[in-house]
Formats: sequence, C-alpha cells, structure tokens
Amino acid sequence: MKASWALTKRVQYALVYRKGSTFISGLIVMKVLSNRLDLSRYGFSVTKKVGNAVQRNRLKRLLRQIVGSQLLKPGWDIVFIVRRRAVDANYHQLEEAVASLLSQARLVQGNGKATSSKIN
RNA sequence: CAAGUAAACUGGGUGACCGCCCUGUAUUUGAUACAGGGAGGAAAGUCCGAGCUCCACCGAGCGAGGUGCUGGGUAACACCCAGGAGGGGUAACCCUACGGAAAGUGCCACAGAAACAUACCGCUCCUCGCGGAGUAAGGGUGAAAUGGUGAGGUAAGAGCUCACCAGCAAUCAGGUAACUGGUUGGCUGGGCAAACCCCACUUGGAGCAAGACCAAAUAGAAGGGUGUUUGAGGUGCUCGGCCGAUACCCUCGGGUUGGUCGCUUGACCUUGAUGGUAACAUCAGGGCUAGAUGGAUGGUCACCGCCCUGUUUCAGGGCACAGAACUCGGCUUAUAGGUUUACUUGCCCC
RNA sequence: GGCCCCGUGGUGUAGCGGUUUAACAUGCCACCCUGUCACGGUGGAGAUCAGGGGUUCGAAUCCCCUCGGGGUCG
Repeated sequence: MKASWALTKRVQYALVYRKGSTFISGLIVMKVLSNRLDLSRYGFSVTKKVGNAVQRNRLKRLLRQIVGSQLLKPGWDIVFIVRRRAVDANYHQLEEAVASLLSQARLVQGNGKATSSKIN
C-alpha cells in the first residue's frame, strides 16, 4: 500500500528533476513527470537550508497529510520541493499552495474532497 | 524584603474528529476488527570510555599516542565522590593539565652592563691623576635581575651577625597518602615541560553501512605482479611460535540495488533494608518502558493555563532548546518560563 | 548513522619548530607609457588570521570547546 504512493529511489527523483515540468509558488516548487502506470506517486525534498531536523520533519508530515487528502489523477510522478519561507507557514497556507499548484497542472481528479476522504 | 550561592525537579493541560508505525489475539492470509505501546534532558556535538562483531590465534621488543596532587568508586574513563595545596570572593561558595627544571638538550625577542653566569652609572679605600682593589646599599632596563623587613656591624658594604617571615635539607609527631605542625642545621642562587624529554600508569586495528544467512542476476579459464618447504600472505614495524597454497595483490570488465537476523531483558527501571562521610555496593520484592528503513510517534478545531501589547467588558499576537537509528556510562554545548530545598550578606520590625 | 579533512586581503596559496615585518600571485585604485585599448613600468589601498576560552612575558602557530564548509562508506 505504502510502496504504491512513495517515491523511494534517488534515481526516480533525478529522472523527475531532469525531465519533469515545473510549477512554482511562493512556498513550494512542484515537478511532475508521467510514469505510464495506473497510479500516481509522490515524494518530498526538504534540504538542510530550510531549517533544523525538527522543522524539516514537521514540513514533511504536514505535506504528507495534505497530499494524501487530495484525489490525484493516476499516472504521474510528483516531487514537492520545499522553499525556505515555508517554515513560517501553517497548515492552511500550505494546503492552499498545494491545491493551487495541482489545479494549475490539472492533476486533480473529479471535484470535491468528500469522495476522496470517503475512499481513504 | 532585596541581592546572591549551591543542589534537585519540571519543561503546557483536557476533550472531539481524521491519520501513521510496532506487538498480541481473532477472522484468515488480501486485509480487516479489537486490545496494548509509541522521542529527550539534552535524543545534539561525536570529545572520551566500554559492551558487541570481524580482522585465524599467541608472545616479546620497537615506534606512536593518552592520562598526570592523594585516597576511594566503577565494566572502564580524560568521569564521579572525599581530602590536600594554590588562587578568587565580605560571605555562602567557586576555579585549577596541580608529577619532575641539582638526568640531559633547547629557547628566553626588544631593552638592558648582564637573561645564567655577570658589574653600566654608583659607593668606599689606595692614589695628584691615570689606574688598581673591595662591594652589590641605591639608580636605570625588562615579563623576569641573585631572598623580604628591621636592627647591629663596616672604610663603604654584604646572611657578615641577629630577630621574624618566605624557601631548602635532616629529623620527630599526626595522617593509608597528598600534606600539616614542631625542632635543628647551613644560610640558599631564574623561568618555560599545553618545548623535546624523564618518571609512573595505560592503549592492537576497524567499525552495526560491523557481521551472518536466504533469494535473484551475470561473462571472467581477461591482463599484470609475487609465491609454493630458497615460504607469498596473515590490519603500524621487527622477531619468534603457529596457519599456510589453481594462493594473494593491482588493473579492466560484468551482475544485483530485494528480504531475514543482528534489534532491543539491559553494567535496565523502581520500592525497601543494610554497609559507607560520599560516589557507590550488596540483598529482597515488583516492573517490561520506541524499534522506523526515503525513515512512524502527526493534523484540524474548541476550552483552560502562562507571557507581551493595547487597555482593564475584552481584542490581537506568542508559548524555550530541540527529533531515537546497535546499546550503555560520562563530558561538552543549546535552553522561554516555572517549582522546591539548604545556606550567605545587607536593611527593616518584634 | 559512522569515520576523516579544511578554515589567513575579493580569489588562490605561504607563514620562520612561539617573541621583530602577517609574505606571494592574481584581481582593485591612481599615475606613466600609447593617437586609443591591451601588454609593460611605478606607487597605493585592502586581513576581527572562522569565533570563544586557556597555557605563556608574548599565540595565526601549542591545548580545549563551539561554528561553518567539504569528502568518504555496502
């Protein structure tokens, strides 16, 4: 279950970085690449420039919560790169940023989070 | 009441909803349901010390480190406890790499006459003077200048003599010891060992990405060097024992990027008793307290608590340092606020 | 997670086995040379020696702690 949505290997990240298309907001940079599978996978990149281990871990937990609650179209590998200003953001600001980036890239399936949360 | 010293503890709480990881049970093997558990005092820095694993193993010497007042504690330590000495503070109390400079070598810039063996200006005597002799009181240089103060003494002076203090040696007493106190003696002759070094004690090397197993995959008769009782290689070097032969080392090329164990019962936590000034030890009872693998321990909302700002109906903002990765014992560093205990000094009242 | 290395002008490096001058190259600025630029020549500025503490009469150098940067592993 877990392996279905997680990007694990460094090679996968490098492929998305090199060939993927980019969407930018003030808090997050998103890179997307088609993987030709019937599911979508995602991962997070939080560098040491962002903050100490506590702050980085908190951001990864928040993003995992947010992205897990969105209903994604299948067939894409997505990498979220956290920018330094995101340390001061709260949950709602990050949620807004992720939602707008996903809609820009047209990766959201259907309409409404009610169905998604019901399935999960 | 104010200022301070030392030690110990804590480091937001409650509820609702939605999630993550592990263990157990049941259905049964796809997963679901229920129950239980789920970050810290520093988890950090990786500065020391150990356990554990591999280097096949054992011994001796050399080399290279580490520690450094004394006694004790400990698995061990550079840690802790107690004591001594020196220094700081009115005091409570705090700090200290605190062995050896008559084993040897080296260094001590500039200034100064002189920096480890000496006399520049001086002072006194002989002497017209030049010069010679005695001396180290005073001046000056320096971080440091040949014990300090006072009295006697003298040509002038000087431990030359005496008293006290500091220091050295011997001896006596106390103490396990570091050391302290007394007596006597001769009266003394610099610093640096976090410079080399000497002395005492001590250290083999690497690290859980150690290491063991299962499964999968591919291409080694590839090239070079060394060697088979004339002995390669065997984790600093040398020697000895021992092991030892399609063996070892280097280069080039190829495959895999999965899983299981190690992985949490341990020098463990806690309560009581006993011994000890204490660190700590022993005995008896009770307890099980995180184990991830792109890496769990979270999110939203409401109320309460604390702090700040406006102002006192209330409103807004904030709530330290920081996240386990084989496991322990320490050290060091970061840390908003709060609580408790003991003690010191000052002021006021009785 | 473990184990190592480094930190000196803007940049890249030296630094005497402690005491006196922090040196060199390049870059920067000014002047000379040239009709102009470059090259060349002359002069000058520019360093909390990563930060703090200790040893010492004296520390870039010796010792300890902290900070920052980099490398490596089956």
